[in-house]
Amino acid sequence: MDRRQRKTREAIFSAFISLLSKKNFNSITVGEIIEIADVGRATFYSHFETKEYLLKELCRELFAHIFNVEKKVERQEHNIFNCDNHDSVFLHLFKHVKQNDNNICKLLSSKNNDLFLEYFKTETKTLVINCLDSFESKKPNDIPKGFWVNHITATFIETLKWWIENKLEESPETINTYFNLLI
Amino acid sequence: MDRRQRKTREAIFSAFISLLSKKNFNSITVGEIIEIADVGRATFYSHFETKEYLLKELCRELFAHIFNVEKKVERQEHNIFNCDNHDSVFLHLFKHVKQNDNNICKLLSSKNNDLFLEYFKTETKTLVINCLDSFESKKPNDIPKGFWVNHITATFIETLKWWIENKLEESPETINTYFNLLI
DNA sequence: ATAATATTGAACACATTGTTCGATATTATT
DNA sequence: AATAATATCGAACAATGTGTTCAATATTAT
Repeated sequence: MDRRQRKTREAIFSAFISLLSKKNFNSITVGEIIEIADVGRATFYSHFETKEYLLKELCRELFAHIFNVEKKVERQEHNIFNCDNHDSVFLHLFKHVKQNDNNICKLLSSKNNDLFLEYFKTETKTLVINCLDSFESKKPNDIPKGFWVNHITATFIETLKWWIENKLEESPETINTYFNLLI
Repeated sequence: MDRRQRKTREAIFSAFISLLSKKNFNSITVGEIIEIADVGRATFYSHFETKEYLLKELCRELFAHIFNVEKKVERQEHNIFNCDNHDSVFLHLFKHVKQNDNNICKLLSSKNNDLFLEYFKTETKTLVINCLDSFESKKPNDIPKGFWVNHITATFIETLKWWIENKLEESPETINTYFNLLI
C-alpha cells in the first residue's frame, strides 16, 4: 500500500476515534473528520464510501487484533496480542482492555453507537461458541442453545461495559471472577 | 387538550411507529413522518422539537402503560394494564409483550435505535431495584450491588430481545422460566 | 358571534452528503 | 534522473434534510 494511502487512512481513523470519544456517532460529520484528519474531502470518499463503512473498517482492524482471529487484513505487520496465554479467553480479553492499548474502551463507552455494538456482539458470539464447552457445567438443562449462547455473550459485554463505566477500578482478575459468578 | 392537537399527535406517533418497524431510526426523516401522518411541516415542529424528542415522548407514553408507573402523562384515560396481578412482575411483562397490544416489540426489534434501548434500560433498572429482594437468594456474595442490578436488567432485556427475534414462539411462562434459570 | 388557537403550505437559510474534475504532489518504474 | 502511475487537493456542484417564519385558513372554546 502506498505510503500516502496509509497515512491518510490512519489520519482518518485517528480523527474518527478522537471524535467518537467526544460525541455521538450520528452527530459526527464527514466535515469534522476531514478537518481533524487534515485531509481533502475527495480523499475521504476515495477511501470510504460512507461514515458507516469507516466504522465497519475500523472494527475489522480492531477486532482482528482483539480477538486474534485469522482475518484478511492487509498489512498485519505484527499482532500486539501475541502473548502466550494460559488464561481463559475472557480473562485474557479483560487484561487487554485494562492495559488499554487499543481503542475498544472509547468505542464501548461512546454513545449512540449501536452499529459498533452489533459488530462487537457478532464477534463475541463466535468466540463464545468456540469455548462453549467450558461453560457446559453451568448450563441449566432445558434452555435452548441459542438462548444460552446469547446470554453468555450479552453478560460478557455488559460486564465489560459496566467495568468501563466504573473507570476500570477493579482488576481484570476480579472482573473475570464477577463474570464467572454471573454465569 | 384540543381535539386537533390530539389527532395530529396520534397521527404522528402512529406514522412514526409504522416507519420504525420498516427502517432505522436514523434514516427516518421528518418529511416521511409528516407525509404518512398527513400533517403540515410546521405542525410537526409545533408538537416536537426534533425527531429525538418525538421518540422520547413516545417512550414516555408507552412506558407509563407498560411499567404501570405513576407518570404525569396527561389524558391517561385508562390503563390497559390494570389487571389484577399475582404473577411476578417479569412474567406479567412477558405476558403483555406476547399479547402484543402495544408497540414495544416493534421498538425493541427496530435497528439503530439505541436511544430507545437507553430509555428502556433506565426504566427496567428502576423496576429491578424495586423488586431486588426477590432475587436476593440468587445473588452471589461479594459482587457489587450496582453490578448485580445491571446484570439482572440486562438479562431481562436480552431475554426479551431474544424472544422477540424468535418470533415469540415460546409461551410467556416458558420464557419467564428461562429468565429465572439464567439469574 | 367572537376570540383564541391549531393547522396549513410555501418559502427560507442553513448544514451535510456524496460527486466531479483539473491541477498538483508524491511514489513507483525504467 | 526521467517518466509513468497514482494519491491528494480544493473548489464547485446538485441533492437532500433540517428547523424557522409568516400570513391565510380552519377549528375549537367562550
